Amino acid sequence: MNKRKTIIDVARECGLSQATVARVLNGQQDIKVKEKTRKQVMSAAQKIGYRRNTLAANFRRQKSNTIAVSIPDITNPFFPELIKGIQEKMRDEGYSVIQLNNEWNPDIEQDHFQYMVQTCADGAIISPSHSGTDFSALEGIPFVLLTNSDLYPEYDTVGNDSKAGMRIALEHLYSLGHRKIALLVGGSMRSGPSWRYDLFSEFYREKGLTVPANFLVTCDYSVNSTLSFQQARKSMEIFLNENPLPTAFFASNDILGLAALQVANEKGIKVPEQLSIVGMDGIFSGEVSYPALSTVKKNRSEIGGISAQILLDKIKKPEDWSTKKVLLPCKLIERGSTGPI
Amino acid sequence: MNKRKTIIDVARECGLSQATVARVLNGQQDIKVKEKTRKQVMSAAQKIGYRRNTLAANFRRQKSNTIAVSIPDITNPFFPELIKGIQEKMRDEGYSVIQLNNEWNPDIEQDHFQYMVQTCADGAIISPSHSGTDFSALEGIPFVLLTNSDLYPEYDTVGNDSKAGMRIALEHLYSLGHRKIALLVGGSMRSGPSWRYDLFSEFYREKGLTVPANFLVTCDYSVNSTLSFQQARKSMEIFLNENPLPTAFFASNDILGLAALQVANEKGIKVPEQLSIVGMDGIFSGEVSYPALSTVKKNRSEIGGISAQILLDKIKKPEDWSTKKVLLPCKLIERGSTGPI
DNA sequence: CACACGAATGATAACGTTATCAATTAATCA
DNA sequence: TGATTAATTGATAACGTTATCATTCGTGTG
Repeated sequence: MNKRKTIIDVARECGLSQATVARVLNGQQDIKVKEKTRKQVMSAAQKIGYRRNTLAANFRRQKSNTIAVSIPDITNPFFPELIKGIQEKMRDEGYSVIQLNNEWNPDIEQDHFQYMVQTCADGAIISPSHSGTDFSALEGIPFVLLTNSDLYPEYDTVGNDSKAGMRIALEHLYSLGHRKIALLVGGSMRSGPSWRYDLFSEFYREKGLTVPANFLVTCDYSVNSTLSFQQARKSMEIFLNENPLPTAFFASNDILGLAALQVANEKGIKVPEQLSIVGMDGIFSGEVSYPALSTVKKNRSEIGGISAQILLDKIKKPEDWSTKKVLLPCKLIERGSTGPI
Repeated sequence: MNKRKTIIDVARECGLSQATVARVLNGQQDIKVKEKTRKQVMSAAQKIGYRRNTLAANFRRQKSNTIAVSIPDITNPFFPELIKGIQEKMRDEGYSVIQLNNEWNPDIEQDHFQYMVQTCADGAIISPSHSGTDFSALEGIPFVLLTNSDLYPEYDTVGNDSKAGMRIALEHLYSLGHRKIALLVGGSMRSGPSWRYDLFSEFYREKGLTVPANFLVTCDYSVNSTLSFQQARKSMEIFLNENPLPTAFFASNDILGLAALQVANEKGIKVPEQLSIVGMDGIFSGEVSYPALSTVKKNRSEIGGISAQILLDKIKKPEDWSTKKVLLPCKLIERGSTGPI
C-alpha cells in the first residue's frame, strides 16, 4: 500500500522545489515558469502518478469550488432544464453544483441556506420557495435569484418576462377571434394571481371589451405536479359544470393547461374546435398531450446559463457590484390546442 | 473586519484545551466528554460565534462528504425522482450530492469519472450511459450501479425487474382479451430490444398462441425526450399505415407509449375501445395525456433511496463487502388507455 | 565589466481541523 | 486508604496545498 503522491514527491523526483512544482501543476495561468521546467515537472508528475489533492487545495484557498442551487422541487418538470443550464455553465468553469430541494417549504429552505454557509459554498442560485423568503442567513455568500417578480429590488434576479408572456398568449387567442377567454390560475406558492388578474382586465379594456362574468378559475397549487394537476382538474370540472363554456382558456402554467385539456377531452368538448387552450412554461408533457398544448415557452436552460454567468461574475468581482436584473422574453409555441373560433 | 473564529478561539474563551473543544463541537458521538464541559464549550462557541470550517475538516479527514450521481440526462423525465430519492437519503446522512449528466455520451461519462476522482468524491451512484461502460477510472471510489441488466455481475446493482414488469403488462393486456399485441421498443442507448423480443415470444408460446406477423415496431431512442418522442411518432405512423391494427401495444417506456397514443388519437383510432396502450416507467406525462396512460411503474424514488443506502453501507464498511444485487418489482397502474377488447 | 532590473525559482510559514498519545482526574475495589 | 483502573482532558504533530517573501539567475545597459 503505497501512499498517495504529493507535490513534494514530485519535487524530489525532478529535483526542483516544491514551490515550482506547485506553480506548474496547480497555478491558474501563472506564466512565471519556463517551458523547460514545466516539462520536467510534468513528466515527473506523470511518472510517479501525482494527483492533486483537491481537498487540501480547497482548504488552503478557503474555496470549495462548489455552488449551490436551491429550488422547490426537481421533480417539477419546470426545473430540470434550468438545473442543466446551470450545471453546464458551471462545469465549464470548474465548479461543482449541489442541488437542493425544499419542497416549497420555507423552513427547509432556511436549513439549506445554513447548509450552504456550513459547507462553504462559493455561491448560490436560488429559486425562492415563496415571496417572503429571507436571505439574511446566507451572510456573505454571493447569490442570484431566479424570479421575475419585483419583490426583490435589491437583489440580482434572472427570470422570464411572464407579464409580456401572458400578453403574448392573450394576443394569440384574440387574433384567433377569441373574445371570451377564461383564466386558469393556481394559487401559486410564490405569489398570488393578482397581477395576472390585473393584466387580464387591462387587456380587455385595451381591446374595448368588457371582462366576461365568471372568467376566473383558481385552484390550489400543490407541492407536487401530480397533486396540482388533480386539483386543477377538479376546479375545471366544477367550473365547466356551473358556467357557460368560454371559447378559450389561458392557463398560468402548462400543468393547469393540461388539466383543462384532459377534462375537456373527457367531457367531449372538442379542442380546439370548441375550446382553445394555451398554457405557459413549455414542459415536455405539453408536447405529448392530445392535442399538443400551445404554450408560451420560458427558456429555462437559458435562464440557468445566464444566472450562472452572473453568479460567476459576482464571485470573481465582489467589489463594486451593481445589481443585475435580467428579464428574458417568452416565446409562443403554437400547437394543436389553439385554433380559430 | 474580524477574522473567522476557530476552535482555538473557543478554547481560549472557555479555558479548555483545543482538543476538548474539538471533541465537543465536531466529534461524531464521542461520548468521552462530561456534560458540564460540553455546556461550557457550547456556550463559549455560541458567544464568540464559532462556525466549523468544513473545508479544514474535510481536508484533515480526507473525506469530501460528497457523493456523485452520474446519469444520462436530468431532463429525461425518468431521472428527477431517482435523484430526489438519492438526495433525501444522502442529506439525512450529511452527504452532499453532485449530479452529473453525460448526455448518453460515454466520453463525457468517463470525464465525469475522472472528475469524481479529482474532486475526491466519497462514493458514486451511476446509471450507465450504455452497456459497455468501463468503470476502471473510478479507482477505489465505492460505487453502485443503477441497472437491472446482468451485464455487470461483479458490481453492486439496484434496478427494477423490467422483465417481470413487461410480463405484468402483457398479462394485463391478455386478461383484457387482447391476443394481437404489438411491441413498441426503442433502440435503447443501453441495450438492444432483444430480451424484450425473447420474452414476448415466450409469453405467446406459454399462452399457446402464435406470435402475430408484424408485431414489432422499433424506433431510435435519442438523446432527449422530445426527439425520442418524435421518432417514435414516425415509426408508429409508418407501422399503422402498412399493417393491420393490433388490438394493443406494449411500449417499452412511457415516451414511446405516449407517442403511440398521440398518433392513434390523430388517426381517429379510439383508445382504448379500438386500441389499448400500456407503457412503462410511470412518468408524469402519462398522467396528463388523454386518455391517461396505463403503465408499469418503476418506483424511481425507492431505487434512489435503496442505492443510496447500499452506497452508504459500502462507504462505512469497505472491507469484506459482498456484492449486492437488488431487483425491485414494478407495479401496474391501470388508467384510461387500456380496456377490454 | 559592474550594475540594475526583471524573470524565474527556492524556502517556508501558514490554513484549522483531526488523531494520537500522554497526562491528569475520577472511580472502583481490596 | 492506597493501589489500580477507567474516564476525561491536554499537548501537539500531522494533513498537502498555496502564498509570501527571499534568493538566484539571466540579460541588457551605462
